[in-house]
Amino acid sequence: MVTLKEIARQCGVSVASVSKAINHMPGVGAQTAQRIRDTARALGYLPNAAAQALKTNRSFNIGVLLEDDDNHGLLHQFFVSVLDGFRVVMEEQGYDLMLMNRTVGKRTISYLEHCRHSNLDGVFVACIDFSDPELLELANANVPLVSIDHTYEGHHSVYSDNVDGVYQAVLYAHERGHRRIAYISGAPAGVTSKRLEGYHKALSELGIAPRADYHVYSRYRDIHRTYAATQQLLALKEPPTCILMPDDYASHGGQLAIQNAGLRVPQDISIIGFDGLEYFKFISPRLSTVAQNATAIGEQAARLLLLAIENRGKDIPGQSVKLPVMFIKGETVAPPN
Amino acid sequence: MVTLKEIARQCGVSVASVSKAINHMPGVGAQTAQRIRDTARALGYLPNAAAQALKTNRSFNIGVLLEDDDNHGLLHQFFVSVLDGFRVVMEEQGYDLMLMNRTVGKRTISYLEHCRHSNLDGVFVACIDFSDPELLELANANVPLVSIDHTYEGHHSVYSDNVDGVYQAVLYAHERGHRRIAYISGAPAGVTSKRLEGYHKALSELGIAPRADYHVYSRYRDIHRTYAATQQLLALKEPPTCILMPDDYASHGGQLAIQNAGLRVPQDISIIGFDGLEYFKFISPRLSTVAQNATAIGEQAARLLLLAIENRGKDIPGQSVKLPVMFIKGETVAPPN
DNA sequence: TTGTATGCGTTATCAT
DNA sequence: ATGATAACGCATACAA
Repeated sequence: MVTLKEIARQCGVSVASVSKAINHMPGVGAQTAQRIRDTARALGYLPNAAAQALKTNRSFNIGVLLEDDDNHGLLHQFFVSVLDGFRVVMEEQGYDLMLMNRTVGKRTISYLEHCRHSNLDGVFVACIDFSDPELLELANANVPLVSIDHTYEGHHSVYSDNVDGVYQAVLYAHERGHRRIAYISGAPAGVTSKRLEGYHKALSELGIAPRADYHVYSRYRDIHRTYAATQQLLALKEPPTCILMPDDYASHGGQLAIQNAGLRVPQDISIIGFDGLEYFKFISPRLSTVAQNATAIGEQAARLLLLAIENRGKDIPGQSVKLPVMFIKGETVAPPN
Repeated sequence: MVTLKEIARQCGVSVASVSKAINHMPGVGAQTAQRIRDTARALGYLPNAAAQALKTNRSFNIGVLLEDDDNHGLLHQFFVSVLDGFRVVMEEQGYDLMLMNRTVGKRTISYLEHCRHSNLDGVFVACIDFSDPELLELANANVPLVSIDHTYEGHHSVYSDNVDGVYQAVLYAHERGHRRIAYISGAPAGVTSKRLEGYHKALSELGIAPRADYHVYSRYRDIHRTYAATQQLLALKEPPTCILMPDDYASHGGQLAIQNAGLRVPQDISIIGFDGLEYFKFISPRLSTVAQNATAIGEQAARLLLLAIENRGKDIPGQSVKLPVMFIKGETVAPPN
């Protein structure tokens, strides 16, 4: 391994000068600096990240928290898309992303402990259960952090305009003739209440009285529960003609329930998703849905986190960035029969 | 930050003793060791990963290479599923996963350079283009490495039984009455030729003469090219009655081409995918496909990589593990009309 | 059993 | 402008 010492030896200068030259710091002559940099390049010198981290307390590593109930957040396509956008921007700035686990050596540690252990410069949080005490511990510590779909006091966050998304969806259903519009929401959470807000706002503007039996809970990305919730709605004496699903993926459960009830989408029952997952563009009928701009969310999150890192310790107020969504008409909303 | 020194001070012993005690090394009395460990726990001591890495040349970090043409490998559901399995096993052993980028500081570096820079203990490679010179450079260096779907000389690898997968698929199509079975393959690669081998093996056993015009190339996960390839097959004077697609995702392109030709799946044309992506279980008609056990592949890869890491430098021969696939009947193969 | 000392590769302070 | 040196936190060879 080529080290500063090696370069110093070859150039006949001190390690200190080499360090200065390579980092473009003052205190070394222009021509010596150039000579040093040239031989460094010639030798294929690369700084040792561990040594740098040890010395500077900066690792240029970002922790990624993709948590869900099953601890398999990587399988959430929406979050992974967000992560991909996040990653591109972070990489441009020379940061590496580290999937945070909770085992160090043979021991289980908390997220915060992992942060300290690995000298993480910041953390990206996208998950389901934001009330996890470990996340709160992390948020209360002084670690630069950015979260998606949830705001932690004093930290940056970014999320879609959930209110507007569901609002638009309901307006569209109404426009197509629906009056009995039901909402299957995800588990209680910040986004959930925002989406419900959009639902009620639209109903209210349209002069439709909200019905308690038209709002049932499922969970995000939960096909089974959404199946059950849909069944429940279909069993009503006066079933809805259009159902808003927790999200695209969960809508599979709704579709199955509708099919198994001997009904068709959208001729008998219309459905609308949320997320705008890529693959739904290719399956028939194309899902009507509220598309989130996952990539933009990730990119924005990256910029905010970089900001937080640069201003570390300065106690900058956390800012929330809200990104627009786009309603996609698709083919799963038809006039009620 | 709690350091060894701090614990040493509180316990009135030397740093060396603390280190030994915490690492359960001999050379420290049982009771003192216990006392040291107790106060370490009480103080919430955590080793500094950077210092450990610097000292031991072990980072307990694994580099993850998920490359595709667009450099957005995270969006490949199959590979992400493999990665998820990989991650679970690696985490159990206390390893962290790092998404390898190619920018350090303001400079672009090679994968190998990144490995050295970050002191990675090993690398996980799952991607499309295994002939990337940077990957070859990495494989030729002495970095523990495990790859999916491709074998690098001297390294471990794991892959599905691709021959058998396509073989089974063709047998099934034949069983359902198909004689004109076409194959749209992915870009030339190890897996591709294995799958083609299965295709030809089955045809040969069934006494069906392979036709050159029934084999066309597309690329994996490429909907557009697969659309075009399907069109090409449908335009033949004697079009196939069953088409094997490069993979599940690409099959969307095939389906669209078939639809746009005014034909139906599977009544007019049968199709078979490859991979067994989760979401295809929920869309209708359910895709007939060859399911790979992504999780098992990832887990197996992890075990092999751990082996390679433990035997680092010992020049152990690379082993290839082949995992069985499972043909899923689905609903997209019907008797030809 | 315990402690001292050294070095991993870097950065940064302070002489020269 | 340059270099000697300390320190980051830890592991380990060696001395006591």
